[in-house]
Amino acid sequence: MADITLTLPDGAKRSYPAGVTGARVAADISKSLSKAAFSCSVNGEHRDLSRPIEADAGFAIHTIKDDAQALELIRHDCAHIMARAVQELWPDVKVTIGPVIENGFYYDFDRDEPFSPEDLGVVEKKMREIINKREPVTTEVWNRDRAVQFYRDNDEPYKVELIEAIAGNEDLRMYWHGHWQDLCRGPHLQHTGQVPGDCFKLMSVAGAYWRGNSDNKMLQRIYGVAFKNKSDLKAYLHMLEEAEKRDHRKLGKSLELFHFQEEAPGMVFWHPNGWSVFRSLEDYMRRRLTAAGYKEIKTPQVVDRKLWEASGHWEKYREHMFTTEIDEEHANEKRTNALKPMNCPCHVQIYNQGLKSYRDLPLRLAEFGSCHRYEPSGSLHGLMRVRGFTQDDAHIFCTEDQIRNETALFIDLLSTIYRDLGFEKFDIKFSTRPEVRAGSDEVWDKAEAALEAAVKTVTEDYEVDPGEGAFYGPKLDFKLTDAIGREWQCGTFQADFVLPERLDAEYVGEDGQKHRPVMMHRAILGSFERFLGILIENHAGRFPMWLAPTQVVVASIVSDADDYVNEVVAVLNAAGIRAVADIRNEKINYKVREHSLAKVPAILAIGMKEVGERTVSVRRLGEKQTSVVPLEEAIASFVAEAAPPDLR
RNA sequence: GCUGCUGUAGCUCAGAGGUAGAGCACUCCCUUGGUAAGGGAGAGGUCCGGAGUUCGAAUCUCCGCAGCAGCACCA
Repeated sequence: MADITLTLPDGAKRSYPAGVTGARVAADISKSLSKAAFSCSVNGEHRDLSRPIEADAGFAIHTIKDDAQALELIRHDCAHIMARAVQELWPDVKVTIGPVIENGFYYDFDRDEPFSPEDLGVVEKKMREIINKREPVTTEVWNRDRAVQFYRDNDEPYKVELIEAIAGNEDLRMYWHGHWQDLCRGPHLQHTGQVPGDCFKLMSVAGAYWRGNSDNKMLQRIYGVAFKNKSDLKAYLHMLEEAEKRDHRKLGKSLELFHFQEEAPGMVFWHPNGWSVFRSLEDYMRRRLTAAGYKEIKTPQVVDRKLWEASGHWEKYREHMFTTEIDEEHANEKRTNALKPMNCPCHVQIYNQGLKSYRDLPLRLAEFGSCHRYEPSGSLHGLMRVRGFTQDDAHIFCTEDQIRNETALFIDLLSTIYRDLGFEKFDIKFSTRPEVRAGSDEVWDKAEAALEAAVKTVTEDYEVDPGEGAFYGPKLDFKLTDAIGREWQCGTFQADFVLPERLDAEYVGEDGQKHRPVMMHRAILGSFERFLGILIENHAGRFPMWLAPTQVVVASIVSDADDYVNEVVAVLNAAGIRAVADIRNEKINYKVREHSLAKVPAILAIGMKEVGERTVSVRRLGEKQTSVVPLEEAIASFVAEAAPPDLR
């Protein structure tokens, strides 16, 4: 048999007969490596150690030290071990699929009775037993017919369906964890004992559709997390707790920002505190948009279905629209109206008033548009997904030649705003023409090139999503990263060749002829509601001074200081600071605690000493020490700090 | 929308086939206290809604509604 040469990561070359396994090579290198080895890479392909290597190749052994591979293996084997545990506990359960996901894994089962939270503990225990058995993981390559027959014989209909759905006629890889069998791409560990028994945890049970399709049967999914060591697992569980503490629904209640109630699911009741934040953000956005050449408008909430028919929304999104019908008693003609789910058709109506010239373009029409969409009940989630929301919407009517410049201006504006709002990092996704689309290829060519060129003036670091554009035009999506590393898609910039056509928008060009403008749909925050949810979680409720509902509390230590407290508050208010007095009959400790929990950025404590010196004792949120400063000085510094980022 | 779970005082939650509990918050009284809870007293509930079973339902059953987790959806 011919020899092959394996090149190790350090450049060393080793010669073996063709068909040598990774395990054999590891054993050849050292006994300890053989034991520690998880898997190997052959020319960069991640593989089982048991798989024969047939030709010269770059070769590397992976152990628990190689993060990417080790985590993938641990999580994948965990999924299989969980499935085995479940089938050992409940033999009638049918297995389906169980992939690795971020931080862990899941496995979907078909079982009539759902798993209970208590079952998870039982399954975990069983999994540890399996791990402790240190049973070998073995694999064989079977042809499709044999595999299908095997699963028919073993009454595993989902596996049969999976195989039948795999295109082509390639052979399949069959795995055994001990006696338990599964169809899998692999790779896997050498034996079950290589999964660290104390580094995984089953987290939750939930329904999930077979093959992700809501027409299919609902299966029972068990989610788990798994790590290389105990401290990573602990850190992860700790992070979950942190995220829970930041939950905007919880903070919304405790900081008295907003509430929801049964009579209006998915619609926000903004309380004074929350509305103050909302307005600070809105005022800021209004100034930024005005400075960027946008004209603000306001359009109707309730609009006759005729307009939605013309725009095409009635046909496509009818079931997601709130509609109203006027009582016949009160109207000559019964009309069906819809609450607007978006602003664009109305914006075109404003554009269409009066003849437009190429000299009017680009025309940037902005609206803090209040929209309503009948979202599926199960998708509602605090402020993040609501049925009534306010978009920071705008439409730029321009010529095809202006797309590039408008894109660049938009990205610039968006970057400035994200930075102002405390988000340094964001990703850009560029989605190009889908299979089914409107508009000529020439126009698409032009628009895609313009969008991409504009992105490139800002960064080379963007992702292209081929075929993911809207049917009416290519688009850019902007995803920001929050303080605990989560990503949120907020901004969007979409070219639209269709709506101007459908709603008959036009302008007179230099040539004196009528032309169609292109319409750019764009948003930076997305919706104020959702963005405020993100801001709340990003800051864990501790808003920067300019957004904080109450910026300063002035608290008396003794009641003889009350007059001075009121005076300080009046002066702060006059200087534009949202300050309130706390002259209740309570101890200063109590007041400090309460306002700290309310996350007020600054507390000024006033005792007789401050009254005498005309000073204030400043305590910043989260800090223990205080500093006594003259009143005038304190006011000047608060005024500076409370200024919105664009006014500094 | 689908699957599962949950719904008790303003909030967080305990309880349970015999008619309702705690802590915090609230009101009043005492207390004027120097940077994260001073003391005392009091008030507060259609136990999500409806129907059923039962001598009796907040508790058990069914049907709704809403919330939570996940899936699906997101112009």
